[in-house]
Amino acid sequence: MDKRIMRGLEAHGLTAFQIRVLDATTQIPKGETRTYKQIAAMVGRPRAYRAVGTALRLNPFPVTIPCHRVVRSDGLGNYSGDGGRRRKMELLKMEGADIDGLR
DNA sequence: CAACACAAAGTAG
DNA sequence: CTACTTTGTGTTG
Repeated sequence: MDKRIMRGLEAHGLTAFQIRVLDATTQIPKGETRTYKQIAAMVGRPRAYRAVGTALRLNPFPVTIPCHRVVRSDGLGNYSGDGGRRRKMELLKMEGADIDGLR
């Protein structure tokens, strides 16, 4: 994991859960997408996918952390960064992610 | 205490 | 089958 990011997270006074979620998000390989549920399971709270969304919303580094790679199970989730969902879709498309059935 | 960047199951059409 | 509603869950403000 990237230590610089870790330091930044701590500086923002994030909770342990948040740290785990954001860290997991950082480890998502380029061109891959992950569902909120997957992230939740990854951090040890398989039923906290909702909380994962809340955590990502407070994401201090919209660029550093590829939060746009976290999508909803049904389709494309929401995005707090600039450009909103549209921007998110563009980013994923640009990375070559599989946005086949995404809407 | 109320809200949320979700999910799955249930109801209605 | 598709669309809308309800219920569960964990964290944040």
